[in-house]
Amino acid sequence: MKDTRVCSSSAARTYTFLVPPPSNIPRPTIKRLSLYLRSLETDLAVGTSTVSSRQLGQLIGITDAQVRKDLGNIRQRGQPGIGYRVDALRAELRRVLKTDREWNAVVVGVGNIGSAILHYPHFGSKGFRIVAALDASPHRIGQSIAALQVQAMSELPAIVVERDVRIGILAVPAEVAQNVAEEMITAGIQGILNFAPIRIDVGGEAEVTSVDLSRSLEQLAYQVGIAD
Amino acid sequence: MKDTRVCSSSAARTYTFLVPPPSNIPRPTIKRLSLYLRSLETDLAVGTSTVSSRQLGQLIGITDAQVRKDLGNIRQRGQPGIGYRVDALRAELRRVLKTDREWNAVVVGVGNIGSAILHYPHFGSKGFRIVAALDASPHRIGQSIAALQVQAMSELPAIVVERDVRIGILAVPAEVAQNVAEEMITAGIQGILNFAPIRIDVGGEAEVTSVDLSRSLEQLAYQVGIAD
DNA sequence: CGGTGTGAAATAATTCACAGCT
DNA sequence: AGCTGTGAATTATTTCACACCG
Repeated sequence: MKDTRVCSSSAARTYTFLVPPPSNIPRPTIKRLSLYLRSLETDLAVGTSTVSSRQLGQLIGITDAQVRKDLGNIRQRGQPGIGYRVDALRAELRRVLKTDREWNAVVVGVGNIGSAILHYPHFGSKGFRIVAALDASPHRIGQSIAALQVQAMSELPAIVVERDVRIGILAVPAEVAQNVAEEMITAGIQGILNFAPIRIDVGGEAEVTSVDLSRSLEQLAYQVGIAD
Repeated sequence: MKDTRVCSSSAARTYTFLVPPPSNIPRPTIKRLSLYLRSLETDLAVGTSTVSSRQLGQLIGITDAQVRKDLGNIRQRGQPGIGYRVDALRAELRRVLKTDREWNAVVVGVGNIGSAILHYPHFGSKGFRIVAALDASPHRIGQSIAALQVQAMSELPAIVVERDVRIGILAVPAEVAQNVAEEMITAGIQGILNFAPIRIDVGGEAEVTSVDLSRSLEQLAYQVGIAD
């Protein structure tokens, strides 16, 4: 799966390492980082200037040791007896998660889910901005949804370039999701948030994360079911 | 975390074990089970009567060894040289995931996300049926959405009992999500699918799984970001 | 062959526990 | 006292590798 690259210096030594140079941070940690950040943004909005690993752990439901390991992973050092500086922590979390910049996104497919997302108020504040909505159905093109006018798929490449769009939100029916995803990648999109209940295969040309409602419901049914 | 129970027989022997009697199946396996099931339902809809661990692995993007371990965990045995029987596997997956029965659900909160879910076509076929939609805003009560008439929150306890509702889909603003979740639990709901971007604390009285759009986007931004 | 089942090894993640700082 | 940082121990999960089966 992982590619290996050999890098030899001019001296008689050879270093071998994996590429990309180890991101180091464990996946589960990354997932929790979002949770820490949100807690710092909401629960501790103002007032406190410092938090302990114990407090932070309680807010997201894990142990203090875990919190310290996680924050150590992004080299945040706390002060013994005091805790972590809230503002520094917040800034560093945003930096690591790359939400310290603006991400322009497009929504492709303006059916139920697509339009719900266009109306979803939480994105703007978090560094994400939806700059266009597109659809393949002629009868939807031209419609106005949440201050955006629905555009034809053929516009995608131009929009991506002009607005520096990196992220595409894929909200089309499962049957066409793979094809549309490929169109998006061709247009230059680098990350896809997929809402279609199907696996999207992009052959490493883009990042894909999926939000899968049926699957979430199934997991829930399983949990409820085993509780008798 | 886990409670231990002691069970002594009438003879001079004592057996000690953990409760619940070990569910055994690792969490990651459970998550993949949904994926196997979907592949069996779509990609292999008809035609093939048997499937190998390798094929299944390719469909969901993991190794064949992993597939065999997973299926072994739910004691499905394959036939050497042949593979697994598709129909038996499908049935067993549904049994384990508890989607071999009908689950009645309610949607609480019919804003953007709530109504998108009410229109989402994929639930019905998977063993989930939305039997009611409720909201707290008087101006939404009585409205018709996707063949359902929006009801007042005060109706919840009666609906839960009458329609044997186990699952609630929570699609209200974050500010009120915790309170509404508690109302749902009081009404008898056992599992909550939470769409509010906030942690719901139910003190073990119900299962909660969350679908968190901002968090998914953040994870995606992180992935895209580290790819330079 | 083309497959499975499965111990054993490797890797990953979590929890423990405690020295040391303020 | 109240916390952090962190090795060590523990637990969980994945991968390997190979005997064995039809």
